[in-house]
Amino acid sequence: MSSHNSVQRDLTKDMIMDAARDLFIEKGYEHVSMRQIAKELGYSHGAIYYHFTNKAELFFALVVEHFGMLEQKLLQLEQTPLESKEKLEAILLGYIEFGLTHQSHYEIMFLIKDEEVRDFINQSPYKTYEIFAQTVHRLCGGKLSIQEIWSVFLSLHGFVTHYLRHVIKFDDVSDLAKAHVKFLLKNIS
Amino acid sequence: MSSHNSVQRDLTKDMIMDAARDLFIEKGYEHVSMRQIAKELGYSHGAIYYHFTNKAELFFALVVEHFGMLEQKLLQLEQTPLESKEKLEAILLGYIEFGLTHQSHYEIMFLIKDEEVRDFINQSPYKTYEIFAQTVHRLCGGKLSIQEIWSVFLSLHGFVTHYLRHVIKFDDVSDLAKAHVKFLLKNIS
DNA sequence: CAACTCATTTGAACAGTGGTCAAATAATAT
DNA sequence: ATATTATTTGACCACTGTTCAAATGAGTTG
Repeated sequence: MSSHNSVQRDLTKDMIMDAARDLFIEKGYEHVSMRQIAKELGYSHGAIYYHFTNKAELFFALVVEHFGMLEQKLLQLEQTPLESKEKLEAILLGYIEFGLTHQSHYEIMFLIKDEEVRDFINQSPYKTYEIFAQTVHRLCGGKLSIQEIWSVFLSLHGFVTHYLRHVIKFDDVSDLAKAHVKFLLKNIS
Repeated sequence: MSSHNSVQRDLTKDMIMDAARDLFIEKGYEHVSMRQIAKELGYSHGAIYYHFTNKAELFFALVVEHFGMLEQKLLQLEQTPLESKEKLEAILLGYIEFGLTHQSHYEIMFLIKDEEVRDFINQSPYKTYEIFAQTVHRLCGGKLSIQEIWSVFLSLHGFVTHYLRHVIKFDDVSDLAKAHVKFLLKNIS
């Protein structure tokens, strides 16, 4: 090759993921083609297949990345210096914010039905839910049963899922989100 | 044409919808092609485009159909001879049951992100939600605000959406669904 | 320097997609 | 019998994910 800068001419997984991430976030899984990603990088589409066996596998690499981000966000929220009750609220709100800030990823993490992709993902959401549940359980000091935490989770999930469809930003619904969280926590505190 | 039975040789919207419905339910929107539908009917794919301008429009016709089913179910539940509180529970549970009994339809009604399709759909879910909200509002006698009803709806939606992914039948999670509904109604009554 | 190795990249090829449209067909009206 | 009209066909377009023989080029060895 001669048309590329000599500094770093070899394609890497990271380079591909960087290009793909933006496109997937902007357009969603189905509407990004391997050729588009390759073009963005200045390589031919075939080159990507040397580094990732699949479009699905490439996508999955990004999903794993974002599950990590979500887990980090949850743990970080727990460390915040707040009253237990406010902290709990912050965590629930934080979950919604994450979902609506990383819409495509959330969609992929929790909503993708596509068989190819789902094969890769399967277990990841559970791990993240575990962290969510444990954190919540810790913060409400036994005021919520496992059952109830699960209901809270599903209810947050419903909020995110719904507004995901409408390509709305978190800021546009932050008040609604706060009200939703307050509704869910009405029983406790 | 000569290869078709003489009884009814002309392609109709209904015939196309009948063929498409099964395929969409079985495989999902993205994995059904116009050529597959046409093949099922014994026509060329071009013929479908005479009756529907789009794959999306064809799909939308089915969506409208299914929203009608859901509305009917909600109204029917309200007519059931039960105490107001039990009736409310029955409606919330009924919503979940509908979602998990007509999984593909629910997915189409509320989860499809595809832009073309969404353009058609946009307003339909709102109409159905209106019916849902009004019914709930009527039954709880002002004990729930509009805001809270919306939260309840989103929370039910979250339940359905989650278990949809796992291709689970309503019976398998009816206990969980009941607990979820009870959790949501804990604030009132 | 030349020869060989081998990771990497290319781009043609394949089977499929949604959509378009001139042309063929068949039924109906005049 | 002719003209009109509704319907259907299938070639065509630009696109998709994926495969793979061939080209490339950098690094190692003799």
